[in-house]
Amino acid sequence: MIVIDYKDARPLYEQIADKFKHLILKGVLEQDSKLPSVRNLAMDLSINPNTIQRAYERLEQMGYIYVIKGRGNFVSHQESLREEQKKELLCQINSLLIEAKECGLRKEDALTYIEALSLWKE
Amino acid sequence: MIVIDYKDARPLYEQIADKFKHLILKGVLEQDSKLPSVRNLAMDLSINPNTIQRAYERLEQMGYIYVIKGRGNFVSHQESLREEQKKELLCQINSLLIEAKECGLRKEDALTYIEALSLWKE
Amino acid sequence: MIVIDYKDARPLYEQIADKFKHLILKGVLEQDSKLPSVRNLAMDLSINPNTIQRAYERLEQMGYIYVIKGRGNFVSHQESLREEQKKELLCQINSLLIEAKECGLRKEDALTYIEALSLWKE
Amino acid sequence: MIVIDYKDARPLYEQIADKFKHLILKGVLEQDSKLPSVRNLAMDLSINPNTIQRAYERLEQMGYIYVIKGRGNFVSHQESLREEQKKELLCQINSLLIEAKECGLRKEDALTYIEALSLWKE
DNA sequence: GTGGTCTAGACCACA
DNA sequence: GTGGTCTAGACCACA
Repeated sequence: MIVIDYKDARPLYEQIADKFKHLILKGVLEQDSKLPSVRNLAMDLSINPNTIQRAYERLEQMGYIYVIKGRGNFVSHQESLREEQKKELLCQINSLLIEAKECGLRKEDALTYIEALSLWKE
Repeated sequence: MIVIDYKDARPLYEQIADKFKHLILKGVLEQDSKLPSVRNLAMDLSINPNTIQRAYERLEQMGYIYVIKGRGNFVSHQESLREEQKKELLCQINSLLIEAKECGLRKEDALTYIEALSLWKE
Repeated sequence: MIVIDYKDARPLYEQIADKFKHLILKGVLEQDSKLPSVRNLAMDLSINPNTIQRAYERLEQMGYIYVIKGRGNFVSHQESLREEQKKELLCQINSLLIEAKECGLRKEDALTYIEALSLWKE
Repeated sequence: MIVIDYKDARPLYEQIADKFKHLILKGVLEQDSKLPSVRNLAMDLSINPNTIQRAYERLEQMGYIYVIKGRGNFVSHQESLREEQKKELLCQINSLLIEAKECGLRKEDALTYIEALSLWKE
Protein backbone atom coordinates (compact mmCIF):
# COMPACT_ATOMS: atom_id res chain seq x y z
CA MET A 1 0.00 0.00 0.00
CA ILE A 2 2.84 2.32 0.89
CA VAL A 3 6.00 2.43 -1.23
CA ILE A 4 9.05 4.40 -0.19
CA ASP A 5 10.90 6.44 -2.78
CA TYR A 6 14.51 6.75 -1.69
CA LYS A 7 15.15 9.29 -4.44
CA ASP A 8 12.66 11.62 -2.79
CA ALA A 9 14.61 14.27 -0.87
CA ARG A 10 11.97 14.64 1.82
CA PRO A 11 12.42 12.79 5.10
CA LEU A 12 10.92 9.34 5.29
CA TYR A 13 8.37 10.21 7.96
CA GLU A 14 7.05 13.08 5.85
CA GLN A 15 6.82 10.89 2.78
CA ILE A 16 4.92 8.23 4.67
CA ALA A 17 2.58 10.74 6.30
CA ASP A 18 1.91 12.27 2.89
CA LYS A 19 1.09 8.91 1.32
CA PHE A 20 -1.45 8.19 4.04
CA LYS A 21 -2.88 11.67 3.72
CA HIS A 22 -3.62 11.00 0.06
CA LEU A 23 -5.01 7.54 0.69
CA ILE A 24 -7.36 9.06 3.25
CA LEU A 25 -8.43 11.99 1.08
CA LYS A 26 -9.04 9.71 -1.90
CA GLY A 27 -11.18 7.51 0.27
CA VAL A 28 -9.02 4.42 -0.20
CA LEU A 29 -8.78 4.33 3.58
CA GLU A 30 -12.31 4.68 4.88
CA GLN A 31 -13.34 6.63 7.92
CA ASP A 32 -12.63 4.85 11.23
CA SER A 33 -10.68 2.11 9.50
CA LYS A 34 -7.48 1.05 11.20
CA LEU A 35 -4.04 1.91 9.87
CA PRO A 36 -1.35 -0.77 10.04
CA SER A 37 0.26 -0.92 13.47
CA VAL A 38 3.51 0.95 13.97
CA ARG A 39 5.50 -2.26 14.29
CA ASN A 40 3.87 -4.07 11.39
CA LEU A 41 4.35 -1.25 8.94
CA ALA A 42 7.94 -0.82 10.13
CA MET A 43 8.57 -4.49 9.38
CA ASP A 44 6.85 -4.29 5.98
CA LEU A 45 8.86 -1.29 4.86
CA SER A 46 12.08 -2.41 6.56
CA ILE A 47 12.11 0.86 8.42
CA ASN A 48 12.62 1.75 12.05
CA PRO A 49 9.41 1.84 14.11
CA ASN A 50 10.35 5.29 15.42
CA THR A 51 10.09 6.68 11.91
CA ILE A 52 6.59 5.26 11.44
CA GLN A 53 5.67 6.53 14.88
CA ARG A 54 6.74 9.99 13.83
CA ALA A 55 4.74 9.83 10.61
CA TYR A 56 1.64 8.82 12.56
CA GLU A 57 2.28 11.56 15.11
CA ARG A 58 2.23 14.11 12.30
CA LEU A 59 -0.94 12.69 10.82
CA GLU A 60 -2.59 12.96 14.21
CA GLN A 61 -1.43 16.56 14.71
CA MET A 62 -2.84 17.41 11.29
CA GLY A 63 -6.11 15.77 12.21
CA TYR A 64 -6.03 12.98 9.64
CA ILE A 65 -6.06 10.17 12.16
CA TYR A 66 -6.94 9.66 15.78
CA VAL A 67 -5.16 7.37 18.19
CA ILE A 68 -6.53 4.95 20.73
CA LYS A 69 -3.66 3.88 22.92
CA GLY A 70 -3.33 0.16 23.06
CA ARG A 71 -5.67 -0.25 20.08
CA GLY A 72 -4.18 1.53 17.12
CA ASN A 73 -4.46 4.47 14.74
CA PHE A 74 -7.72 5.21 12.92
CA VAL A 75 -8.88 7.42 10.06
CA SER A 76 -10.69 10.63 11.08
CA HIS A 77 -13.90 11.99 9.57
CA GLN A 78 -13.16 12.25 5.86
CA GLU A 79 -15.64 14.80 4.61
CA SER A 80 -14.41 17.55 6.92
CA LEU A 81 -10.79 16.71 6.04
CA ARG A 82 -11.60 17.01 2.34
CA GLU A 83 -13.23 20.39 2.80
CA GLU A 84 -10.27 21.63 4.82
CA GLN A 85 -7.80 20.36 2.26
CA LYS A 86 -9.77 21.89 -0.62
CA LYS A 87 -9.61 25.31 1.04
CA GLU A 88 -5.90 24.89 1.65
CA LEU A 89 -5.26 23.97 -1.97
CA LEU A 90 -7.31 26.87 -3.35
CA CYS A 91 -5.36 29.18 -1.06
CA GLN A 92 -2.09 27.85 -2.49
CA ILE A 93 -3.43 28.30 -6.02
CA ASN A 94 -4.22 31.90 -5.15
CA SER A 95 -0.58 32.47 -4.13
CA LEU A 96 0.69 30.90 -7.32
CA LEU A 97 -1.65 33.01 -9.43
CA ILE A 98 -0.36 36.16 -7.76
CA GLU A 99 3.15 35.16 -8.78
CA ALA A 100 2.01 34.22 -12.26
CA LYS A 101 0.31 37.60 -12.63
CA GLU A 102 3.63 39.28 -11.84
CA CYS A 103 5.07 37.29 -14.73
CA GLY A 104 2.45 38.71 -17.05
CA LEU A 105 -0.44 36.25 -16.76
CA ARG A 106 -3.83 37.84 -17.44
CA LYS A 107 -7.17 36.77 -16.01
CA GLU A 108 -8.58 35.53 -19.31
CA ASP A 109 -5.46 33.49 -20.06
CA ALA A 110 -5.63 31.87 -16.64
CA LEU A 111 -9.30 30.96 -17.06
CA THR A 112 -8.78 29.64 -20.57
CA TYR A 113 -5.82 27.57 -19.44
CA ILE A 114 -7.67 26.06 -16.49
CA GLU A 115 -10.80 25.50 -18.57
CA ALA A 116 -8.79 23.43 -21.03
CA LEU A 117 -6.98 21.19 -18.54
CA SER A 118 -7.29 17.49 -19.25
CA LEU A 119 -7.90 16.66 -15.61
CA TRP A 120 -11.56 17.70 -15.85
CA LYS A 121 -12.27 15.10 -18.51
CA GLU A 122 -11.59 12.07 -16.36
CA MET B 1 16.96 45.55 -1.00
CA ILE B 2 17.12 42.13 0.60
CA VAL B 3 15.66 41.55 4.04
CA ILE B 4 16.16 38.25 5.80
CA ASP B 5 13.25 36.69 7.61
CA TYR B 6 14.69 34.54 10.35
CA LYS B 7 11.31 33.04 11.07
CA ASP B 8 11.28 31.56 7.61
CA ALA B 9 12.10 27.88 8.01
CA ARG B 10 13.93 27.60 4.69
CA PRO B 11 17.74 27.71 4.60
CA LEU B 12 19.16 31.21 4.22
CA TYR B 13 20.70 30.63 0.81
CA GLU B 14 17.38 29.48 -0.58
CA GLN B 15 15.59 32.45 0.90
CA ILE B 16 18.08 34.88 -0.60
CA ALA B 17 18.01 33.22 -4.00
CA ASP B 18 14.23 33.38 -3.91
CA LYS B 19 14.21 37.08 -3.08
CA PHE B 20 16.47 37.81 -6.07
CA LYS B 21 14.32 35.63 -8.28
CA HIS B 22 11.31 37.77 -7.45
CA LEU B 23 13.19 41.04 -7.87
CA ILE B 24 14.28 39.88 -11.32
CA LEU B 25 10.83 38.63 -12.39
CA LYS B 26 9.16 41.84 -11.22
CA GLY B 27 11.69 43.84 -13.20
CA VAL B 28 13.10 45.64 -10.18
CA LEU B 29 16.46 44.27 -11.23
CA GLU B 30 16.76 45.01 -14.92
CA GLN B 31 18.28 42.77 -17.53
CA ASP B 32 22.09 42.77 -17.57
CA SER B 33 22.26 44.84 -14.39
CA LYS B 34 24.88 43.77 -11.85
CA LEU B 35 23.99 42.06 -8.57
CA PRO B 36 25.79 43.15 -5.41
CA SER B 37 29.12 41.41 -4.97
CA VAL B 38 29.21 38.36 -2.71
CA ARG B 39 31.40 40.14 -0.16
CA ASN B 40 29.39 43.35 -0.07
CA LEU B 41 26.05 41.63 0.34
CA ALA B 42 27.48 39.35 3.01
CA MET B 43 28.67 42.42 4.91
CA ASP B 44 25.32 44.18 4.48
CA LEU B 45 23.33 41.23 5.79
CA SER B 46 25.88 40.20 8.43
CA ILE B 47 25.94 36.79 6.90
CA ASN B 48 28.61 34.29 5.97
CA PRO B 49 29.84 34.93 2.37
CA ASN B 50 29.53 31.19 1.67
CA THR B 51 25.77 31.53 2.09
CA ILE B 52 25.58 34.32 -0.49
CA GLN B 53 27.84 32.36 -2.81
CA ARG B 54 25.52 29.39 -2.59
CA ALA B 55 22.48 31.58 -3.30
CA TYR B 56 24.16 32.98 -6.44
CA GLU B 57 25.12 29.49 -7.57
CA ARG B 58 21.47 28.50 -7.29
CA LEU B 59 20.37 31.50 -9.30
CA GLU B 60 22.87 30.66 -12.00
CA GLN B 61 21.74 27.02 -12.14
CA MET B 62 18.16 28.18 -12.54
CA GLY B 63 19.19 30.55 -15.31
CA TYR B 64 18.26 33.77 -13.55
CA ILE B 65 21.77 35.20 -13.63
CA TYR B 66 24.95 34.73 -15.61
CA VAL B 67 28.47 35.04 -14.27
CA ILE B 68 31.43 36.82 -15.81
CA LYS B 69 34.52 35.79 -13.91
CA GLY B 70 36.28 38.67 -12.31
CA ARG B 71 33.44 41.07 -13.11
CA GLY B 72 30.40 39.83 -11.24
CA ASN B 73 26.90 38.37 -11.50
CA PHE B 74 24.36 39.77 -13.97
CA VAL B 75 20.63 39.44 -14.62
CA SER B 76 19.67 37.17 -17.54
CA HIS B 77 17.13 37.95 -20.27
CA GLN B 78 13.92 38.71 -18.38
CA GLU B 79 11.20 38.04 -20.90
CA SER B 80 12.21 34.43 -21.43
CA LEU B 81 12.57 33.96 -17.66
CA ARG B 82 9.04 35.25 -17.15
CA GLU B 83 7.62 32.89 -19.75
CA GLU B 84 9.49 29.98 -18.23
CA GLN B 85 8.29 30.86 -14.75
CA LYS B 86 4.70 31.31 -15.93
CA LYS B 87 4.70 27.81 -17.42
CA GLU B 88 6.20 26.40 -14.24
CA LEU B 89 3.53 28.07 -12.09
CA LEU B 90 0.66 26.91 -14.28
CA CYS B 91 2.07 23.42 -14.10
CA GLN B 92 2.07 23.59 -10.31
CA ILE B 93 -1.50 24.89 -10.37
CA ASN B 94 -2.43 21.91 -12.49
CA SER B 95 -1.05 19.54 -9.84
CA LEU B 96 -2.92 21.33 -7.09
CA LEU B 97 -6.15 21.22 -9.07
CA ILE B 98 -5.76 17.47 -9.52
CA GLU B 99 -5.52 17.12 -5.76
CA ALA B 100 -8.42 19.50 -5.20
CA LYS B 101 -10.53 17.51 -7.65
CA GLU B 102 -9.88 14.39 -5.56
CA CYS B 103 -11.28 16.33 -2.64
CA GLY B 104 -14.45 17.02 -4.52
CA LEU B 105 -13.73 20.25 -6.38
CA ARG B 106 -15.70 20.60 -9.62
CA LYS B 107 -14.66 22.46 -12.74
CA GLU B 108 -17.31 25.16 -12.44
CA ASP B 109 -16.45 25.79 -8.79
CA ALA B 110 -12.78 26.16 -9.63
CA LEU B 111 -13.50 28.62 -12.42
CA THR B 112 -15.94 30.63 -10.30
CA TYR B 113 -13.43 30.74 -7.46
CA ILE B 114 -10.56 31.91 -9.67
CA GLU B 115 -12.79 34.36 -11.51
CA ALA B 116 -13.67 36.00 -8.19
CA LEU B 117 -10.15 36.34 -6.78
CA SER B 118 -9.28 39.85 -5.66
CA LEU B 119 -5.83 39.70 -7.20
CA TRP B 120 -7.22 40.48 -10.67
CA LYS B 121 -8.57 43.79 -9.51
CA GLU B 122 -5.27 45.38 -8.68
CA MET C 1 -25.83 6.52 29.37
CA ILE C 2 -22.12 6.40 28.65
CA VAL C 3 -20.81 7.16 25.18
CA ILE C 4 -17.16 6.63 24.37
CA ASP C 5 -15.35 9.23 22.34
CA TYR C 6 -12.55 7.46 20.53
CA LYS C 7 -11.10 10.75 19.44
CA ASP C 8 -10.46 11.65 23.05
CA ALA C 9 -6.75 11.14 23.64
CA ARG C 10 -7.16 10.07 27.27
CA PRO C 11 -7.13 6.38 28.18
CA LEU C 12 -10.54 4.74 28.08
CA TYR C 13 -10.71 4.01 31.80
CA GLU C 14 -10.09 7.66 32.62
CA GLN C 15 -12.73 8.80 30.16
CA ILE C 16 -15.30 6.43 31.60
CA ALA C 17 -14.50 7.41 35.18
CA ASP C 18 -14.82 11.04 34.20
CA LYS C 19 -18.21 10.52 32.59
CA PHE C 20 -19.52 8.88 35.75
CA LYS C 21 -18.04 11.64 37.86
CA HIS C 22 -20.06 14.19 35.91
CA LEU C 23 -23.24 12.13 36.02
CA ILE C 24 -22.89 11.90 39.78
CA LEU C 25 -22.11 15.59 40.31
CA LYS C 26 -25.01 16.65 38.10
CA GLY C 27 -27.29 14.42 40.09
CA VAL C 28 -28.26 12.22 37.15
CA LEU C 29 -27.04 9.33 39.23
CA GLU C 30 -28.63 9.73 42.62
CA GLN C 31 -27.00 9.02 45.93
CA ASP C 32 -26.82 5.31 46.83
CA SER C 33 -28.06 4.27 43.42
CA LYS C 34 -26.29 1.33 41.83
CA LEU C 35 -23.90 1.67 38.91
CA PRO C 36 -24.12 -0.86 36.07
CA SER C 37 -22.16 -4.01 36.80
CA VAL C 38 -18.66 -4.28 35.36
CA ARG C 39 -19.67 -7.11 33.04
CA ASN C 40 -22.87 -5.50 31.77
CA LEU C 41 -21.26 -2.18 31.03
CA ALA C 42 -18.33 -3.91 29.33
CA MET C 43 -20.79 -5.76 27.11
CA ASP C 44 -22.77 -2.59 26.35
CA LEU C 45 -19.71 -0.63 25.32
CA SER C 46 -17.95 -3.58 23.63
CA ILE C 47 -15.00 -2.97 25.86
CA ASN C 48 -12.68 -5.12 27.92
CA PRO C 49 -14.09 -5.63 31.46
CA ASN C 50 -10.65 -4.81 32.86
CA THR C 51 -11.07 -1.28 31.55
CA ILE C 52 -14.40 -0.81 33.34
CA GLN C 53 -12.93 -2.34 36.48
CA ARG C 54 -10.10 0.18 36.39
CA ALA C 55 -12.53 3.07 35.91
CA TYR C 56 -14.57 1.95 38.93
CA GLU C 57 -11.40 1.61 41.02
CA ARG C 58 -10.56 5.19 40.14
CA LEU C 59 -14.00 6.40 41.11
CA GLU C 60 -13.70 4.61 44.43
CA GLN C 61 -10.26 6.10 45.12
CA MET C 62 -11.64 9.55 44.42
CA GLY C 63 -14.55 8.88 46.75
CA TYR C 64 -17.31 9.09 44.16
CA ILE C 65 -18.55 5.57 44.72
CA TYR C 66 -18.41 2.94 47.41
CA VAL C 67 -18.24 -0.80 46.88
CA ILE C 68 -20.19 -3.53 48.60
CA LYS C 69 -18.58 -6.82 47.73
CA GLY C 70 -20.94 -9.16 45.99
CA ARG C 71 -23.59 -6.47 45.56
CA GLY C 72 -22.09 -3.79 43.38
CA ASN C 73 -20.88 -0.21 43.15
CA PHE C 74 -22.96 2.65 44.60
CA VAL C 75 -22.95 6.44 44.44
CA SER C 76 -21.51 8.22 47.52
CA HIS C 77 -23.03 11.18 49.37
CA GLN C 78 -23.48 13.82 46.67
CA GLU C 79 -23.57 17.06 48.60
CA SER C 80 -20.15 16.55 50.16
CA LEU C 81 -18.75 15.48 46.76
CA ARG C 82 -20.07 18.66 45.19
CA GLU C 83 -18.47 20.82 47.86
CA GLU C 84 -15.17 18.97 47.49
CA GLN C 85 -15.25 19.31 43.72
CA LYS C 86 -16.14 23.00 43.92
CA LYS C 87 -13.10 23.66 46.10
CA GLU C 88 -10.90 21.68 43.74
CA LEU C 89 -12.14 23.64 40.72
CA LEU C 90 -11.69 27.02 42.41
CA CYS C 91 -8.17 25.97 43.33
CA GLN C 92 -7.45 25.16 39.68
CA ILE C 93 -8.91 28.50 38.66
CA ASN C 94 -6.55 30.15 41.10
CA SER C 95 -3.57 28.49 39.41
CA LEU C 96 -4.75 29.54 35.97
CA LEU C 97 -5.27 33.13 37.15
CA ILE C 98 -1.71 33.22 38.49
CA GLU C 99 -0.47 32.23 35.04
CA ALA C 100 -2.81 34.70 33.34
CA LYS C 101 -1.54 37.44 35.61
CA GLU C 102 2.01 36.70 34.45
CA CYS C 103 0.72 37.23 30.92
CA GLY C 104 -0.54 40.66 31.87
CA LEU C 105 -4.08 40.03 33.10
CA ARG C 106 -5.26 42.59 35.67
CA LYS C 107 -7.77 42.05 38.46
CA GLU C 108 -10.43 44.28 36.97
CA ASP C 109 -10.14 42.62 33.56
CA ALA C 110 -10.52 39.19 35.12
CA LEU C 111 -13.62 40.23 37.08
CA THR C 112 -15.17 41.95 34.08
CA TYR C 113 -14.50 38.90 31.93
CA ILE C 114 -16.01 36.48 34.42
CA GLU C 115 -18.94 38.77 35.12
CA ALA C 116 -19.79 38.78 31.41
CA LEU C 117 -19.63 35.04 30.80
CA SER C 118 -22.71 33.59 29.17
CA LEU C 119 -22.75 30.57 31.43
CA TRP C 120 -24.39 32.55 34.23
CA LYS C 121 -27.42 33.32 32.12
CA GLU C 122 -28.57 29.76 31.71
CA MET D 1 17.75 27.41 34.47
CA ILE D 2 15.88 24.21 33.76
CA VAL D 3 15.45 21.59 36.48
CA ILE D 4 13.92 18.20 35.78
CA ASP D 5 11.46 16.72 38.22
CA TYR D 6 11.59 12.95 37.95
CA LYS D 7 8.53 12.63 40.15
CA ASP D 8 6.52 14.48 37.53
CA ALA D 9 4.49 11.92 35.58
CA ARG D 10 4.61 13.88 32.35
CA PRO D 11 7.18 12.94 29.72
CA LEU D 12 10.51 14.72 29.95
CA TYR D 13 10.12 16.53 26.64
CA GLU D 14 6.78 17.96 27.73
CA GLN D 15 8.19 19.06 31.06
CA ILE D 16 11.11 20.79 29.39
CA ALA D 17 8.93 22.47 26.77
CA ASP D 18 6.61 23.67 29.53
CA LYS D 19 9.48 25.15 31.55
CA PHE D 20 10.67 27.12 28.54
CA LYS D 21 7.13 28.22 27.77
CA HIS D 22 6.90 29.77 31.23
CA LEU D 23 10.34 31.36 31.04
CA ILE D 24 9.33 32.95 27.76
CA LEU D 25 5.93 34.14 28.95
CA LYS D 26 7.42 35.59 32.14
CA GLY D 27 9.96 37.46 30.06
CA VAL D 28 12.96 35.74 31.63
CA LEU D 29 13.93 34.75 28.12
CA GLU D 30 13.69 37.85 26.00
CA GLN D 31 12.45 38.01 22.47
CA ASP D 32 14.96 36.81 19.85
CA SER D 33 17.33 35.56 22.52
CA LYS D 34 18.92 32.20 21.87
CA LEU D 35 17.97 29.05 23.73
CA PRO D 36 20.74 26.67 24.75
CA SER D 37 21.77 24.40 21.90
CA VAL D 38 20.25 20.95 21.77
CA ARG D 39 23.55 19.28 22.59
CA ASN D 40 24.57 21.66 25.37
CA LEU D 41 21.28 21.41 27.21
CA ALA D 42 21.33 17.64 26.80
CA MET D 43 24.77 17.56 28.44
CA ASP D 44 23.69 19.93 31.24
CA LEU D 45 20.62 17.91 32.12
CA SER D 46 22.28 14.54 31.47
CA ILE D 47 19.53 13.77 29.04
CA ASN D 48 19.53 12.42 25.52
CA PRO D 49 19.73 15.09 22.80
CA ASN D 50 16.73 13.55 21.05
CA THR D 51 14.56 14.40 24.02
CA ILE D 52 15.65 18.04 23.96
CA GLN D 53 15.14 18.08 20.22
CA ARG D 54 11.61 16.91 20.73
CA ALA D 55 10.91 19.55 23.37
CA TYR D 56 12.18 22.26 21.01
CA GLU D 57 10.13 20.82 18.16
CA ARG D 58 7.01 21.19 20.28
CA LEU D 59 7.88 24.73 21.26
CA GLU D 60 8.30 25.58 17.60
CA GLN D 61 4.99 24.00 16.63
CA MET D 62 3.29 25.99 19.38
CA GLY D 63 4.92 29.15 18.09
CA TYR D 64 7.05 29.89 21.15
CA ILE D 65 10.36 29.67 19.34
CA TYR D 66 11.64 29.82 15.80
CA VAL D 67 14.52 27.81 14.40
CA ILE D 68 17.36 28.85 12.18
CA LYS D 69 19.07 25.70 10.98
CA GLY D 70 22.74 25.77 11.74
CA ARG D 71 22.31 28.68 14.09
CA GLY D 72 19.98 27.70 16.88
CA ASN D 73 16.56 28.16 18.46
CA PHE D 74 15.27 31.65 19.28
CA VAL D 75 12.39 33.15 21.27
CA SER D 76 9.41 34.36 19.21
CA HIS D 77 7.59 37.68 19.62
CA GLN D 78 6.55 37.70 23.27
CA GLU D 79 3.65 40.11 23.37
CA SER D 80 1.58 38.17 20.88
CA LEU D 81 2.38 34.93 22.71
CA ARG D 82 1.21 36.45 25.98
CA GLU D 83 -2.07 37.60 24.45
CA GLU D 84 -2.64 34.18 22.94
CA GLN D 85 -1.88 32.45 26.21
CA LYS D 86 -4.13 34.81 28.16
CA LYS D 87 -7.06 33.97 25.90
CA GLU D 88 -6.31 30.28 26.23
CA LEU D 89 -6.23 30.50 30.03
CA LEU D 90 -9.47 32.48 30.25
CA CYS D 91 -11.08 29.90 28.03
CA GLN D 92 -9.96 27.14 30.40
CA ILE D 93 -11.30 29.14 33.34
CA ASN D 94 -14.63 29.35 31.56
CA SER D 95 -14.77 25.56 31.30
CA LEU D 96 -13.92 25.13 34.96
CA LEU D 97 -16.58 27.64 35.97
CA ILE D 98 -19.17 25.73 33.99
CA GLU D 99 -18.26 22.62 35.96
CA ALA D 100 -18.25 24.56 39.22
CA LYS D 101 -21.69 25.94 38.43
CA GLU D 102 -22.98 22.39 38.08
CA CYS D 103 -21.66 21.79 41.58
CA GLY D 104 -23.69 24.70 42.87
CA LEU D 105 -21.39 27.68 42.48
CA ARG D 106 -23.27 30.95 42.02
CA LYS D 107 -22.07 34.02 40.14
CA GLU D 108 -21.71 36.20 43.23
CA ASP D 109 -19.73 33.52 45.09
CA ALA D 110 -17.36 33.14 42.15
CA LEU D 111 -16.76 36.89 41.91
CA THR D 112 -16.29 37.26 45.66
CA TYR D 113 -13.85 34.36 45.70
CA ILE D 114 -11.78 35.67 42.82
CA GLU D 115 -11.89 39.21 44.19
CA ALA D 116 -10.36 37.99 47.44
CA LEU D 117 -7.51 35.92 45.97
CA SER D 118 -4.10 36.74 47.38
CA LEU D 119 -2.45 36.65 43.97
CA TRP D 120 -3.68 40.15 43.14
CA LYS D 121 -1.81 41.66 46.06
CA GLU D 122 1.67 40.84 44.84
C1' DG E 1 28.90 24.37 15.78
C1' DT E 2 23.83 23.72 15.10
C1' DG E 3 19.59 21.52 14.10
C1' DG E 4 17.21 17.36 11.51
C1' DT E 5 16.70 12.57 10.46
C1' DC E 6 17.23 7.89 11.21
C1' DT E 7 18.46 3.25 13.24
C1' DA E 8 18.54 -0.10 17.04
C1' DG E 9 16.74 -1.39 20.94
C1' DA E 10 14.64 -0.95 25.69
C1' DC E 11 10.78 -0.28 28.87
C1' DC E 12 6.18 1.42 30.13
C1' DA E 13 0.97 2.03 30.22
C1' DC E 14 -3.18 0.57 28.23
C1' DA E 15 -6.57 -2.88 26.16
C1' DG F 1 -0.71 -6.55 20.91
C1' DT F 2 -0.52 -1.44 20.52
C1' DG F 3 1.15 3.13 20.97
C1' DG F 4 4.47 6.43 23.75
C1' DT F 5 8.85 7.63 25.64
C1' DC F 6 13.60 7.46 26.05
C1' DT F 7 18.62 6.32 25.40
C1' DA F 8 22.76 5.76 22.51
C1' DG F 9 24.82 6.84 18.66
C1' DA F 10 25.36 7.82 13.57
C1' DC F 11 25.24 10.84 9.52
C1' DC F 12 23.64 14.88 6.91
C1' DA F 13 22.79 19.86 5.49
C1' DC F 14 23.53 24.46 6.73
C1' DA F 15 26.21 28.52 8.65
